[in-house]
Amino acid sequence: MEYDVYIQTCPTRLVLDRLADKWAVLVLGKLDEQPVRFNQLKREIDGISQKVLSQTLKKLERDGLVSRSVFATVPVTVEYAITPLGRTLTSTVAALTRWAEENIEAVLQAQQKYDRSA
Amino acid sequence: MEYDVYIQTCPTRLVLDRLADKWAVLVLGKLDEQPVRFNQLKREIDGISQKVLSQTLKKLERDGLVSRSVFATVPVTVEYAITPLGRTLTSTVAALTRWAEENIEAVLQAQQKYDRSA
DNA sequence: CTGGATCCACAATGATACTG
DNA sequence: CAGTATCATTGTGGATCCAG
Repeated sequence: MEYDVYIQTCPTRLVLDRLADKWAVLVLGKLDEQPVRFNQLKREIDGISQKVLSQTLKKLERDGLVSRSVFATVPVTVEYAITPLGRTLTSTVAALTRWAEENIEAVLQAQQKYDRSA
Repeated sequence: MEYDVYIQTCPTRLVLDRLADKWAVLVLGKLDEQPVRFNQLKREIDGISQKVLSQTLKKLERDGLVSRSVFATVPVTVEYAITPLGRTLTSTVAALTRWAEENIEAVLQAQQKYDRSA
């Protein structure tokens, strides 16, 4: 293995930067279920702004993790889907969100304990 | 499952925010190998500033993922280690860094293709 | 060695308005 | 519907100096 994320100049750092992004994780999670249109995505990911969603999708598309398909309907329909490359990543990303949901109680308890002792 | 990361106000979002952090991922990865002292950690995680490392460790400690042990040596020695709770997360985090290292080529190719067509 | 405190520059984000 | 453009604001990180 010649790449090492622990070296600053290593290109894998760029990839990790991309993955270690709250919104990217959520977008990939949604697209893993099925292809979704822009505004539907915006509705389903509570709290994301249209600007940030747009930026996130563009980055993911550039990295080859997400595909963008335009349909010439009126008005135009744009559908985002996960690519085969992106698919190889979704199980890991899903594990992250699942961990958050399963261990939130323990984390909240730890925080309370920490805050009381401080 | 009553928690849902796709809802903005859900506490799991806070956890995801913490995990979806480049530095937190790298710190957890290092601590998974063995307990490490502050400056050693700083040396091994290329590019992290002392301030950010300090902040990251404090957050991880507050969340109960990392423990901090002080030894009354001269000068003082502080050792950070992963907790049992943190241990349940490291396999997922490791998968993330591993994916980055294994798929960097594909991502870089996708980026070049994207940039040429744009 | 292990940080805390400060100052500062830049990036990220929200809000709003507008276009095809 | 699916975005882009702009601005105002905040946050975040880096650099530096200092202290227990």
